[in-house]
Amino acid sequence: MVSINHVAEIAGVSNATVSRCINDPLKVSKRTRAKVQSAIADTGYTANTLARSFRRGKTNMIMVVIPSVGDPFFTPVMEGIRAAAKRCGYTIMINETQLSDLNADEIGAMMVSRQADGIILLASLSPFGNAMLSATSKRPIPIVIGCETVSSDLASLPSVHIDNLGAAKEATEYLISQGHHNVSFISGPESSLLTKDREYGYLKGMLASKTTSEYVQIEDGGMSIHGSAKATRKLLSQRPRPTAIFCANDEMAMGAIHEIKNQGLNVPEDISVIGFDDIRYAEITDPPLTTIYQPAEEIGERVFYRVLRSIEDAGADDDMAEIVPHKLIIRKSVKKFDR
Amino acid sequence: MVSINHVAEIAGVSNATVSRCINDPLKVSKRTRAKVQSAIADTGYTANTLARSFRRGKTNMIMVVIPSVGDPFFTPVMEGIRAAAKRCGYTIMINETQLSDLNADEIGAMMVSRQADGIILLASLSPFGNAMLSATSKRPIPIVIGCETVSSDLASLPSVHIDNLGAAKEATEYLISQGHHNVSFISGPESSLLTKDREYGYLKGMLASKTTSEYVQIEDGGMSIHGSAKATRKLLSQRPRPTAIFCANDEMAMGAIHEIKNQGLNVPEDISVIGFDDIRYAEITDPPLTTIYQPAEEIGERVFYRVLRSIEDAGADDDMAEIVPHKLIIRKSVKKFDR
DNA sequence: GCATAAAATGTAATCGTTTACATTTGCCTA
DNA sequence: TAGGCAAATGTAAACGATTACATTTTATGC
Repeated sequence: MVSINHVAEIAGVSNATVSRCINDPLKVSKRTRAKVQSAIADTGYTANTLARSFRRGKTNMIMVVIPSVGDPFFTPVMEGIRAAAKRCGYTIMINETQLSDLNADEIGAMMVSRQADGIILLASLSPFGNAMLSATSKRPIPIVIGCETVSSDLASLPSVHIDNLGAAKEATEYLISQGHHNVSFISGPESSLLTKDREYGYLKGMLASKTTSEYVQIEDGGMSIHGSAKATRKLLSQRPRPTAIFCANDEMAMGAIHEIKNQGLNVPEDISVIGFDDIRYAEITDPPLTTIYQPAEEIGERVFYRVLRSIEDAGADDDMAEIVPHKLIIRKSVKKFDR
Repeated sequence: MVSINHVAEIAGVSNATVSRCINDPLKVSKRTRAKVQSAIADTGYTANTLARSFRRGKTNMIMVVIPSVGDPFFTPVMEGIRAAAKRCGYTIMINETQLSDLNADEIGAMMVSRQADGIILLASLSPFGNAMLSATSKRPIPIVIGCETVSSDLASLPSVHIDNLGAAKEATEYLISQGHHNVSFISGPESSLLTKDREYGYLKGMLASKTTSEYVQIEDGGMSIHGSAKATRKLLSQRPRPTAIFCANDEMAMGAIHEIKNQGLNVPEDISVIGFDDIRYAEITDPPLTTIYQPAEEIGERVFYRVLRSIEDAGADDDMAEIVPHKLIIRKSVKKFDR
């Protein structure tokens, strides 16, 4: 493999000059610059990124940890991150880590291994992991949480997300405002704080009045289509049957709608369904899904700039949660319920 | 940041011993091993991955280039790659590169930058790019194509994929066997060879008989829901109207179904729809989608092992296409057409 | 044409590992 | 106890870039 020294030899200059020619061309005379450039062209030299990053102590890479790249909600988030990163000369590197594997130690090791200049965590951390990582002494490179909520009482990390609790409460209240009392909730796995927050939002909405509070019912849908279908089956077998189902994300709402139809019932005539996230499929489900919109691309962009700021100015490393606005999108999967 | 030298000093040994202790513990006596290990624990030392990779000339990383991580088809492919990589001690790193940006130079630069030991390309290359990269001299690290077809006449790269042409022909023949003559095709972007192959398959199926060949019609759906909806709108306005639509992937089939219903028509009663890929949503569309199944996870696994083999034994760098079997999955979106 | 400052280039140390080779230590046998 | 061999450890040179500092060249003003 051709190294900078080889190029230097060909061009008849020192390796320092070649280096300068690449990184700060104005520092070298036009004549030598030409010589070096032709030597580079002749040899087909490309800098060894590893050596460079090692020496500079900077990789210009941001690692994004994501529980499942296949989740369509993350598509626009990643798009936002990527666009911003490109503008700023950073490469992003995705590390798909299933929630079950995810522990603070692993993240800590990644942080410390210096393969990236910063970390974006689009996944939740256990309160323990959270406490562990928020000890700034253990944070050799900045880390920012995106989309997920961070437990705020013990310790916290910088984050960008919507008000999951408030949004879920809003969705619940919308269903109630449409005359529904018997509203069930299909939740995600315990491990995700975001899901917990949505669950609390549902509870808060339901427990506000006596008429609704007696109908509170939560089933675990595991954030998957099949899990949600199963949960729906269970809910539909109850008597009295819920008149509306609130799913912690859109993909589960798709599973719920599928199962409801499977049982010969109709959405929204027999059962109303509401989702969360407003993924790209939400408008083409049948019926189109009423859901909570998150400004996913904007979250991605903001979370990137947040990390960037901490990288460029270590002192700027705050621990604030940045809350972006959500919006209830009313489509056709919810119908007024009038007994 | 604590380095190996620091640990060595604390433990009262040389850095070489510490290094051995980490990489080949059997080479060091029990007594010193204990000393070193406690020094590591005390200092909280973690090896600088950058320095190590640089020195070793090996990163134990595989880069996966993917046009769009959000495409649900890639979810199981990535899963296959990741599982295999984990087993073999490799980390995978995803580089989402939009097709439009993708050119051989960029890939070449990535290859040469030594940030990864190998590349998996889940994207198509222009014939030019293909020719460029298949010059083995320009291939400092192995590269294997997954899912996408490679143009075979000019030059080729190692690859793992299904017989896209054959599968598409099969799907077309299935529609014809169900009595459909007027079958339209919604294609993806020109740039994807895989899409072209599926288009050829459709053509081959349609041109086999005179009754069908006069109905050949292809609309570009751009591999997106909206693009496909638009293409469908156009197709539905034709007279005579197609009785079946074959979409180059499932997501476009979802868009087509949505649009057909939007126009007050029914699937499959009025129009039959067939997709391609068998993504996880295919079984919950309404009606469930008849489509071509690809062994996505297996492709991922195979493509990884293919790269691995080339990494471990540079001589093993063959250029063969490995074809894996596909399967027509009959669900409910196609109905017998009897005039 | 000379002194001086500025610009261009070179020299060599450095980043943190690994590893070939040299040296020391420990152990066994005669 | 000496000799010999294996095991354990140390020494120092890499890897390929960057960069502080030293040196040379060029430009400028008089």
